[in-house]
Amino acid sequence: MSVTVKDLARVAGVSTATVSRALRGFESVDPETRRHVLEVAERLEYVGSPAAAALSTGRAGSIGLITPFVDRMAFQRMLSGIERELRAESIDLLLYCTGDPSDPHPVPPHKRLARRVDGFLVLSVAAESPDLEELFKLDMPVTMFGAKGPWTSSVHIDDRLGASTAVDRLIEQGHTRIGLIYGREADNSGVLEFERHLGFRDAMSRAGLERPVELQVPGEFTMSGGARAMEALLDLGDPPTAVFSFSDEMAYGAIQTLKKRNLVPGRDLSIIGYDGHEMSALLDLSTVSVPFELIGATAARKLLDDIRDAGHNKTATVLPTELTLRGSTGPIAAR
Amino acid sequence: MSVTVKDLARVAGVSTATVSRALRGFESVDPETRRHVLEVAERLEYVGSPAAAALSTGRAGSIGLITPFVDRMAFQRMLSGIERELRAESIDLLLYCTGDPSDPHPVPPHKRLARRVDGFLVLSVAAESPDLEELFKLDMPVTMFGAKGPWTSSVHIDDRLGASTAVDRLIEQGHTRIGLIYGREADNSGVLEFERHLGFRDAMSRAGLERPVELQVPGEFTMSGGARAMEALLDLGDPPTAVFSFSDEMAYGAIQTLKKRNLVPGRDLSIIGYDGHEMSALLDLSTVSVPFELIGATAARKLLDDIRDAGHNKTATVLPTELTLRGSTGPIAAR
DNA sequence: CTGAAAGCGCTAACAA
DNA sequence: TTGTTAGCGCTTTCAG
Repeated sequence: MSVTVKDLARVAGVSTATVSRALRGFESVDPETRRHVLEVAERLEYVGSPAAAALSTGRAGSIGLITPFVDRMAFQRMLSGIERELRAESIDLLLYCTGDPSDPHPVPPHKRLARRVDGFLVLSVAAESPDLEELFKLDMPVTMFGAKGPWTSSVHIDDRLGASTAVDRLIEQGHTRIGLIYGREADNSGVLEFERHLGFRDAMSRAGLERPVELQVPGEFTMSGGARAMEALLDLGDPPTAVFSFSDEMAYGAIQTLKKRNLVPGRDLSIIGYDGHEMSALLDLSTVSVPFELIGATAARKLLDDIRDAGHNKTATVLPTELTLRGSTGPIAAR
Repeated sequence: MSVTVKDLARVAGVSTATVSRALRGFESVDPETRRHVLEVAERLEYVGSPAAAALSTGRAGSIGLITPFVDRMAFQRMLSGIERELRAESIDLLLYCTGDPSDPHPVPPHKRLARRVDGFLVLSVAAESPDLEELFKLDMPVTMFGAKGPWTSSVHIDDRLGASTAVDRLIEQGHTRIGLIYGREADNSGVLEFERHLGFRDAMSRAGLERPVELQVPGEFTMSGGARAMEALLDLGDPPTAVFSFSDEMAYGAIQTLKKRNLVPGRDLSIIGYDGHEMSALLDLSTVSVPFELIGATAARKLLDDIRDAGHNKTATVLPTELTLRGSTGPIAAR
């Protein structure tokens, strides 16, 4: 039905091999021949079949993006970086969302995407996840964000340091009763979250402060979850004077709760988030800024390089975080 | 290198045809044979090649998502809905971001995706865009959001009504000097924006109000653009008392500017946004709520249906918007 | 219900 | 520089 290389070959009066070569701009084609083939292709409105090319070359011309969520701001920012990097090359992006890591997805990503892409970008999935083990078995290029390890290339940030630096700051300001809004109970999207827990513990231990369990509540990484978490915290007999949230989005929810109760962030209760989203400036929220766009771009670049030269030299890039202090954190004395 | 149907056939002692049929669960296969084939496939860790299947059947098993931006909250919400709908079926999602509609992209979407997907989801691209014309020529299933027309199925909202309703409200509250923060000058991502312009005009005309050009400024659909727009508006000799913004994100930026100048939204200047993002509740921003998740899910569903039964029955679904009033809008008397 | 065989559209040796 | 030819891995008539 549609125009194929065979048609072009016939019309242009050359072989299909030459057509193929001309189309892909090989040096070994007479400029005149190439021009002619291209002209015919244009005229017949030829559109190649990636499936056929993929079958023939073994390369799919696309990469798979595996992520547990698409509705978080951090994802959006990483995607933005990835997309920018990919647009230059002619590589397509296939999105595979695993959904909540706890509930099993119909078809595991490795089965679904395996022969369909040339490599994988894995965001925020724990390296120990069974799905990933299968993925590694495929022995294809993979770049991960959020987990590190010798198996693959990775781009990550020092979450432990980022978290402890933030909490240090709270402690410096005189807070001793510090609450924590983390993501989920027994989450296997883990590493990232685990490191932040460690950072929190580091800072608290160094200062000789206690970490009572009732001061640590889950916020599901959503705004509404953060709002509920803050409610739980405030309903405590002896609420915290400061709160560290594992994400800005949860912190936004927490601020919402504060406002609802006529409490002022930074005065009545200090709060500090994590991610450094644009909105945080507006809300005057202190936060640990994470360069997500850069992370996305870097990871994509690395994956493309790994795909190109199969010289599987796994690298681990660490990108910096930065503590951005704003009005939502203040000395406890101000109370 | 990897396990193919041929291998399965050999090991299972049947023909490749039977393997193929068994794998896809055809009725016409002896249950016993099927079980056996499946068992062998499992044991050999068989993973099929979508490229080969696609080449053979002509169906790609994926759809293409074409959008000019990935870094807007509205996109994120639509993607969320799309993804949810797609996950049930075994359809992959290919992301094609055209980038700024004004600067030309390397390879037009129709060439890039044509034979690679079974249908297209087009978000917020003007139907008149040359890229889309090419896309329509392909004569493949397409569902659009943001533009309507007899050519394809579409899902959209009544932007004209949404905008006029919002402005009506401002007028009711006594505002007569109403500013507008729109997207871009001469944008061809158009329809959506154009309709909102019409709605603004409708409301203003009905009330017999003027629309001085200096009160209409572009905000690029970004937060920082919105902040700049509001600055321009406030620097006017006679600034507006109310502002209608074509998006919540721009409104956030506008609020930021207001805060910077110690002005209180709703008291010193009324402002109303468009989109109904979650964050708007926190900022107490009045807004026109748009059900983006639902739009995404509906569009995806429709496309899948169109792909399934080629009974190309184009439909146009209109989803409702809702005016959500909050503290950022107040009577002019309050000044 | 199963098998044999002919492609789907393109690429990659190998020759010429 | 160009052509010939043999697949890539799967599906699908058409027989049996």
